[in-house]
Amino acid sequence: MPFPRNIFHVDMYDFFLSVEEIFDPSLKGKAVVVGGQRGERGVVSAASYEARKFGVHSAMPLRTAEKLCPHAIFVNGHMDRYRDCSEQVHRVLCSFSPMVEMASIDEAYLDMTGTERLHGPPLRAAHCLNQKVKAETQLNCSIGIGISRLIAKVSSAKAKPHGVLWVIPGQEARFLAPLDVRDIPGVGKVTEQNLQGLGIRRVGDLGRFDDAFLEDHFGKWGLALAGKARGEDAGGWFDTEVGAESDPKSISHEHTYNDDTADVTQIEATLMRLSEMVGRRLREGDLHAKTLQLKLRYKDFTTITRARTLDAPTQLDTEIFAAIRTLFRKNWHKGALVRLLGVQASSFEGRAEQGNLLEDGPRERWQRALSAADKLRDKFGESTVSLASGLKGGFRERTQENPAAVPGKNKGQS
DNA sequence: TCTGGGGTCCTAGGACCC
DNA sequence: TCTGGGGTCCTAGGACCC
Repeated sequence: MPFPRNIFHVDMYDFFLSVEEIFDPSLKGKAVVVGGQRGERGVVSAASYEARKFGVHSAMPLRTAEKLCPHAIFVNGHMDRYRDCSEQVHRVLCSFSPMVEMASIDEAYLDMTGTERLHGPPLRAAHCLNQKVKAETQLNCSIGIGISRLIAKVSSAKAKPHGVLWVIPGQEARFLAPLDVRDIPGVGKVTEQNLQGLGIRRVGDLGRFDDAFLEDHFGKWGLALAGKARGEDAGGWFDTEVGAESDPKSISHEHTYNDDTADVTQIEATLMRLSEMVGRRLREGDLHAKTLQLKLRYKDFTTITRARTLDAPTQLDTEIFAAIRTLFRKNWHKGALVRLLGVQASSFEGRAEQGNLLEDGPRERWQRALSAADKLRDKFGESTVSLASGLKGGFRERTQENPAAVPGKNKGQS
């Protein structure tokens, strides 16, 4: 049997809320809801203990939170602050292992295999890590330790708010058996219901069925699930080496109006703005997308997506917008109130083979102009430069209705 | 309760090709 | 001529995560 891996999962406790409290200590001990202002369309990203006592929880609509806890303080999210703090945490983690992977803004995996000489046995290393994170960032984290990402992740959740839990190698199935199937990452509401239909409520119940049966009922997922019940990183992303780079698969931006609209001018201005945002990210990542997708959500929440694959991949705002606008005009139920619009780019390829790379054609000139505009925006703020058709209503929406839509990008600007 | 934004992965059907 | 079988690409939708 190969030497077992020693994986840590570090889970920042109440990350968004804690960061807000660092910036405004007067929030401590009060009912706080992070995610937006009263009456806005949106959901709660984090709620303080005092707010949770009233039933407020993350992912809940802001308007519901307001009803449950009218006296709560509502705070906008500050992604720039969270990114800075996340980077601080990352630096601490990197001082413990060369194999570190931020799985999201507030959680990370470390492969600590073979670091015993340097950091001591797992529990000691984890406590030390815990204290160092606290000392350098003022933030609490819980740490789960096990032979797989799965075990590390599940055990860190059980160690909240700032504890450490080590599942000793060999004890995986015993640790998991009494847990709710919902504790397995990837098992959501729907899968939980389906499993319950088979009488499966706890992870241990999965052991009563053989792999083939689970595969029949749940496809590829069922097979992975069978492995997970044993604590294995069965297939998919979980199976990858900690810290391995993976290329992005898609880039998207979307916008929900505070007030539904059927105004074509406003809608197309928003699509222009979203196309620009996507184009800019493509250029930053040096990516060229072949497939462009429009997302359209109506007042009644019915949602459609319509995609189009181009002959040649692109990173140009104008080409993105042209494709998106065509999709919109073809598919929009004319006059129907629109709630949300989205633009997504995917199927990334190396730059389009143009055969005439040296030639300075209109595409190349566009590309240079856009890169110059990107740099101006970096320097002077988001609203400095825009293609003309983006001006008519896309920015009005952002600046008047939703001033926090682009956090921290306009500071120091007249 | 009235439901954000940015992602990943999977499924399933149809087109098209050999 | 009631018609197989596989592979790949594309599209649409949905579950799930933070």
